[in-house]
Amino acid sequence: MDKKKNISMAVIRRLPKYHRYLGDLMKNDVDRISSKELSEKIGFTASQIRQDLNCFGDFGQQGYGYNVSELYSQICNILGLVKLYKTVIIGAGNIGQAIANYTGFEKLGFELKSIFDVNPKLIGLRIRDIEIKDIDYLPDFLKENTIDIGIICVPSINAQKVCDILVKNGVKGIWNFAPVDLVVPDDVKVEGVHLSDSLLILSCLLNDME
Amino acid sequence: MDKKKNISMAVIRRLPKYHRYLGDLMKNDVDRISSKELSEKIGFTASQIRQDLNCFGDFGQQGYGYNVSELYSQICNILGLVKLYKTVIIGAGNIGQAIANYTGFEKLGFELKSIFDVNPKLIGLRIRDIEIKDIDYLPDFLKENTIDIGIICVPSINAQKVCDILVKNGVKGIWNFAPVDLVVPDDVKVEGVHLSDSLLILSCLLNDME
DNA sequence: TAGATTGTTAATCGATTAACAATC
DNA sequence: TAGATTGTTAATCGATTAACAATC
Repeated sequence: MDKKKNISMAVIRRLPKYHRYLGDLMKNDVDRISSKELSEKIGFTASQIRQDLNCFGDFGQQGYGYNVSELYSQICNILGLVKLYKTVIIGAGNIGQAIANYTGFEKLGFELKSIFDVNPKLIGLRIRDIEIKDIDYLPDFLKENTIDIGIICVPSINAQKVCDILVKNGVKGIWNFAPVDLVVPDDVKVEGVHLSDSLLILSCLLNDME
Repeated sequence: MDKKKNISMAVIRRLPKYHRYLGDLMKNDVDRISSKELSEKIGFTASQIRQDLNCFGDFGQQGYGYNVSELYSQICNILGLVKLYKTVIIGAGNIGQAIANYTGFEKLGFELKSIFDVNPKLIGLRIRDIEIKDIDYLPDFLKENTIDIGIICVPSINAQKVCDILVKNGVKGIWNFAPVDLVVPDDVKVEGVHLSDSLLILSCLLNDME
């Protein structure tokens, strides 16, 4: 279970999908599944599934397959879903508000501690009981509270600046919605969601006729 | 310029980044750039950049490099940014509203024509002058209006159903924000944005200490 | 022309798939 | 035991990098 040798990014990017499908199986009270059956549902080859799961240690059993709930909890482990994460949102515009309002992340263990913005019209407002604070207070807030993940929802032009403040105050995870590539030290992890990039990929696919 | 032989998905996923960086260069009135210089900015190897750009035909020049504005407009071409796309949003919840309110997509040529929801409290409201309509009216609307892209922002459970209505009425592009894998015919393209998957990847990276 | 830089081929690297012995 | 299915090695495939001749 602590094999964890060299998990490639290709494998990591598939893990949430395993998590999702195994969660569904749990809901349907399925208690065992073979790589072949899972393959038919999830769309990866059976070979790839066995290969992927073996990165983490052997929790399959020859002749039997995988125990769903055991596998599920192992995937949760690998994804780090066993602990709670404290998050802050910076930027209470469209995207910031949407994320703040969405309760699904809490269920996964991501707890929103505060929201920051520069706009005086937004400061003081509340989203789901969380007050939007002045961004000037961000450094102090980070010093007083241990925050695991900063969610950057400010315009591109300010994103690196905000990121620097987060990093300087010990935040190790950045979830970046600004369409820029942030520069961070090695021990800080950035995962970017670039909505317009995604939309451009779609328009490219629509034109890529062959 | 019409080489377009076998553009792999790996290349397509890099194109929006080229688009972004070349746009910046345009703004700064840079008119030529070598693969080596671009490499330093964008973070791909010079070799990869030349390899990528060659998929589409040769618009570089030995001993000189690439003409920025020519390259930029070629990338726009490949991304399909030369035409306008008509879009509809289905689901006027957190994410649906955020996307509807965001004006950046219009600038790229994606015009929001309508928004649909089931919730009677939302129907009739306006976002940026666009009225939220009853989802029951969606099929008729799609018959009366040619829509290129459907943006699915409904809960997972309803996503495939909504997708089917879109596909049945000729929509060829689906931008899917629901955390499910949609089933569509081959001629329909789906690009998914799975926010919770992205967040899980971040939490995995934060735990993947080595 | 000489220097620079591409286009393109060849070499390497990594990820996926196939195969099968191990074993439940 | 016989059948099933994994874990794991080997083969294949694709993507990235290196190298260099072509040429501006």
